[in-house]
Amino acid sequence: MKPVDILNSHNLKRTSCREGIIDVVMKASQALSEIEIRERLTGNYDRTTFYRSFKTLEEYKIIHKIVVDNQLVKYALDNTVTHKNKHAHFYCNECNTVKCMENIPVQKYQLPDGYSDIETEVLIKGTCAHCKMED
Amino acid sequence: MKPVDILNSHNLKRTSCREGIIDVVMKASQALSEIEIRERLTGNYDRTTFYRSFKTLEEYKIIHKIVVDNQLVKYALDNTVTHKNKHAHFYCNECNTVKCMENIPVQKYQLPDGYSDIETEVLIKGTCAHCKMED
DNA sequence: ATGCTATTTGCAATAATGTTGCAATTGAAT
DNA sequence: ATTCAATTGCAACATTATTGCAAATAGCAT
Ligand SMILES: [Mn+2]
Ligand SMILES: [Mn+2]
Ligand SMILES: [Zn+2]
Ligand SMILES: [Zn+2]
Repeated sequence: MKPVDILNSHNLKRTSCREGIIDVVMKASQALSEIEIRERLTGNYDRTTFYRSFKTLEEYKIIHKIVVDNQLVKYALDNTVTHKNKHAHFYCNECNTVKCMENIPVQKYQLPDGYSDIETEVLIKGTCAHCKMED
Repeated sequence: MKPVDILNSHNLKRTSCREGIIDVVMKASQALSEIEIRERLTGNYDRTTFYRSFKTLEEYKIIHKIVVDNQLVKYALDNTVTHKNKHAHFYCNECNTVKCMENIPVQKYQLPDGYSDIETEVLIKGTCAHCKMED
């Protein structure tokens, strides 16, 4: 499924910014920050437009946001064949990358009476396979 | 254990800012933001001092930081009788509070070969018992 | 193809969170 | 009381993000 088709299927207008973001995020093997996405993008956009695009794409569950450490935010594709389930995310302290762990589903946590949960975020921090080899 | 004793036990200098932060966080039943801590504090401190104090207290595991949604950060006491274990955190979408779920330990997630984990953060988002009653 | 209109964009301003360098101040050890 | 390393306050700067408003544009109808 192409970026344009994804936008159409949600009745979202096809704009080059949205299309570009989806395209970049689709091709990426890891979650990307705003700057990393901008680097891979042809065309320059105002940051406001960028943020509004992210917000829209998030609302329609086309991408999802991973907040690592409130100065580090990354975005990844969602709602596709490979990104269906709610999964844990891995952050590598050495190479500062974030990876969607599709094969690590978020576990169920039992809340006290009266509490209801809507979603659970799991962020595992450590050293990735690539960085570990380099030691 | 009093704030001063906590500082002494880590060989940290006793400053009114550090002492005040620990005192406020100790008395709180929920995690507090920078602004909430400042409100409950006697004495005014520069933001830089505040942040440096947070950083130090975090490094010595006297408090811990909960990043909800990268524009919302809260701090809670750590390393005491009631805050020994690694626990999940609950964020209420309605009253915007964060609570340490001492009784909900973080579960173990199995990583692929080559990956090693250092810590895992679990943030459960939903509606707290208090807000649910009010509906 | 052309025009219409609601949506989207760019720009300016504003906000929250956080860091760095440096001089002045201070905690606490002697 | 003296000393000095640690801490503070101030200024400047960085990153992530939001809002209002006028200009531009996508998608639809004609
Ligand atoms: Mn993911
Ligand atoms: Mn906690
Ligand atoms: Zn790595
Ligand atoms: Zn609540």
